[in-house]
Amino acid sequence: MSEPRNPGAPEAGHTGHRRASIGARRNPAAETAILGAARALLAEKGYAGFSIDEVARRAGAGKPTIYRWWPSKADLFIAVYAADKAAAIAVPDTGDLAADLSVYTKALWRFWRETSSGAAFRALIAEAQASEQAMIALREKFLPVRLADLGCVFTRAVERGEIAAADAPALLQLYIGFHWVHLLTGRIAEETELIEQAARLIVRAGGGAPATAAAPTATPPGPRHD
Amino acid sequence: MSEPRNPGAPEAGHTGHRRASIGARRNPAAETAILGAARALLAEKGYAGFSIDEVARRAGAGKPTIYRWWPSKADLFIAVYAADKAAAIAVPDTGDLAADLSVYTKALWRFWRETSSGAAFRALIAEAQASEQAMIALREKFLPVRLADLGCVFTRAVERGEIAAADAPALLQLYIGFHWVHLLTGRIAEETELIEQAARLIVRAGGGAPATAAAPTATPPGPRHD
Amino acid sequence: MSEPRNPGAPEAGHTGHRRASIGARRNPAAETAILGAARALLAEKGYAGFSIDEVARRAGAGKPTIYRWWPSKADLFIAVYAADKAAAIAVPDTGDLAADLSVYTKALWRFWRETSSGAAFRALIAEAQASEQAMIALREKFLPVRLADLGCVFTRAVERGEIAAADAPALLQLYIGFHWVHLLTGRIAEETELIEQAARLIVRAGGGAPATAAAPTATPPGPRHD
Amino acid sequence: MSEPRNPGAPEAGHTGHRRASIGARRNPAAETAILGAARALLAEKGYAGFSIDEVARRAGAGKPTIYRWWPSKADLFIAVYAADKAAAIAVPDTGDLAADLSVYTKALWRFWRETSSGAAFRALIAEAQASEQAMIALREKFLPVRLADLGCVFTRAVERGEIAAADAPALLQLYIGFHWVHLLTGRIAEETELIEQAARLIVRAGGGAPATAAAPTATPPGPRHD
DNA sequence: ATTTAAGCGAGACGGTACGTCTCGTCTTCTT
DNA sequence: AAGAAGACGAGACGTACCGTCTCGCTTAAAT
Repeated sequence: MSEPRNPGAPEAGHTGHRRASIGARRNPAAETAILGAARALLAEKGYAGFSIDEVARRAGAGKPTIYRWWPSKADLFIAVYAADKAAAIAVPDTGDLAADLSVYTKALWRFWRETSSGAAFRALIAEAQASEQAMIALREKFLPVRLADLGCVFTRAVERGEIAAADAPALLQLYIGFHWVHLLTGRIAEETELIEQAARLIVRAGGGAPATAAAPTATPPGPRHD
Repeated sequence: MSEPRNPGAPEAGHTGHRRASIGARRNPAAETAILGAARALLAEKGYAGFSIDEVARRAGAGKPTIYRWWPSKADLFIAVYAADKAAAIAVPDTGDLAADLSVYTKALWRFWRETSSGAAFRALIAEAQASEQAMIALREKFLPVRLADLGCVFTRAVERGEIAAADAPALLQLYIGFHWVHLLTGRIAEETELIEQAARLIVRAGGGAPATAAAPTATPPGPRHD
Repeated sequence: MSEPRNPGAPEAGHTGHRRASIGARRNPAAETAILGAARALLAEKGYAGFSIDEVARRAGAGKPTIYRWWPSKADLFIAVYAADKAAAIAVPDTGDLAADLSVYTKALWRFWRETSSGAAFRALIAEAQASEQAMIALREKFLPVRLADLGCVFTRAVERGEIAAADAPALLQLYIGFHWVHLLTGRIAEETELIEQAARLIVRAGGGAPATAAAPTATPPGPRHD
Repeated sequence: MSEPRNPGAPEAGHTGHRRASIGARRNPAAETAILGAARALLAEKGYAGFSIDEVARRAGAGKPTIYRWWPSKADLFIAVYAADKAAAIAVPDTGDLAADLSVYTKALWRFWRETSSGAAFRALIAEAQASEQAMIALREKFLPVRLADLGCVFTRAVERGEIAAADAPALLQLYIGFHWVHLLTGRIAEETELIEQAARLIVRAGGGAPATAAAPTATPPGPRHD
């Protein structure tokens, strides 16, 4: 039932400049505008108020342009998170797991609070409950990348002998879960006390060998100064 | 041309007994039908396919009836979870925290898998990301009740001296987070190994005093230094 | 991938009164508003500028309301035409076919020009080229009703002996075709000369017996006064 | 995440010979491919399924190439019709108007049915209801050419004295209208009876002088009274 | 015994987002 | 300079669900 409307005539509409195609390839300006609009919208309204329509409206973009490059909302959320993350968190290496965890978590929660990334992550998790596709993206595309940093921290702790290698993955999951619960219940305010306690508990769960004296049961593989 | 419907006539539709009002008070039959429909829908389609319209359709109920008693979807999710939970999980008391946790978690995950409650919980968490109201319901109406059981387990462990009282809340959060991550990423299959490892780690994090040598409820709580 | 946006909050929008439901039955106010908007839109922009979205916008109606009662654009076009037609054309009965046709055609073309009905009819024919459903509506729902008047005129002429009964349907088609060509090529201005010539030709094609003297070659079937 | 396409690579798609430019002039191969694709598409899907995008896809052509040479859909329809028409209908000259009309109409309807031209004509008329530009093309570029043949037939009939010269244009319009109504309502099947009846009526409307007793072009025109 | 009051099924209502389609324009690269 | 390619902004398509509303009915409690 499609028929020849005549939308060729621009007949007013919006004031703007009309960001046209730059040829048969992706227009970075459009990408920037779309990601920026998505980020702002997440920050303002959260998952509830997020819609592709509104992103398109704010970005001055056509919906097909959005769907062309980010076929699902999950893809957009991931892209927003990744773009923010570019200027994000340093992986601490203090030589002490508890300190590393504590520092990293404080930085991460601040990052979540102060950029749209916390909202993007929350939205991604919510979306994954509604869409199998989003679940796959979360598990296979998002989490491995995002957990790499914390993984390093735990790996170094293993190398230092602070925790047993066999326990590292489970400890990581426990610590991740701690993050998720706080993020998903809206409690990622600066709670130094709690964060440091959780870090200490993780270390103790992993065996608790002091990092300072080097592990007695394993050759320390890290950079040695002797 | 203009009358494709015949709203005046009852015109069948569903089986047609028409569950009417029973007076100026809540009709338990309607409540049962609605919760049953919601539960079935969650089980079949999950959060994605859940809609009040569809619940009303399946329950043979009017939408206002649903909104009257469960003003938001979160309320429905909570009600579905609570109804399932009625015939649910015993709180273990083996005298050993690791065993308690392990037993409880296996029972909980099985409960989540085999009833609609896993889906209901996932839906509730997702909904809480979209609606401040749902977030409040989650934090204030749902979690305290649901965490009571696990809280007991930890409390008893404190009383047995297995873990430090000061650490109990944080340990609880770590363990909850472990549940959430697995539920929200769809990994609550029967993974005995992982569950027991996590339980052991929690105990060790809490101080790791052996439960065997302690008479239940007799050992003074708190970290021992002997 | 549906999820719980929170559109319940009206959060501004338009100024208006919000024409709500009046219960589980059709709201005449909504119908009036929609048909009026459709009529105006057809008059202003014609088939090219006609869209359900725009009708909904102007009528302050929801799109589903429109689709509920007029499942296709063809249905809307027909309804617009029928509503206009209500206050429309008298069927002439001068006792002379040529005069009847001439009078009727002039009135019809004026009606087409001065209401939106010409545009509606053109749109319906165009739509029928694009949609089998519209074609069926045109053939089975629209034309029989609309041709009834002219059919009467021809039937009376047969009864008067002006034209042969066997030729009446074909003559009707020839005359209808004359209308269509002029409507579809935008030439339904007041062309008295042409209209009267066509009417005369039709009469002559039908046998041309003068109406006054009764037909000599056939028994007059009409009311006889002898 | 952000690169679901690989627009740099040619990545097949269609057969892939890549019909390049042949210099600063129109490439006949492109023209052929485009018209062929348009014809096939009209035959398959009709006006509803016709889109420039799809024509470009099937023809392996760029959209700007199509717009360059056929700025509107109407132009494409006309070109398709004209290309088909090239090998089309002989103008009959039997010396008898009724026979001429009957033969011509049967040939024309068969031509419309068996090529894409019927669809193209229908599409052109529909398009003309939506676009003033198409209407102009229909009236000024298409119809005069297409009516020339039938015009000849009527002219010869005038010369033979079968019909009055003054009536010829109106008769032509009546007969054209008959064609349009049947084309636009999808009733151009082989209906010998109807076609011949219409032809007879047209002749009678034009004066009905028998062509048999008249030497072609010799008999004085006008109605005879002997 | 009648009135009042509330629950109930039904479904229409105005909105709005969904993801897809086509429009006509634009730019780049290739020939 | 023509041609293929395809991205781009725009916006319509028809459907789904949102939460609210008004209806007509039924039943129980208050008069």
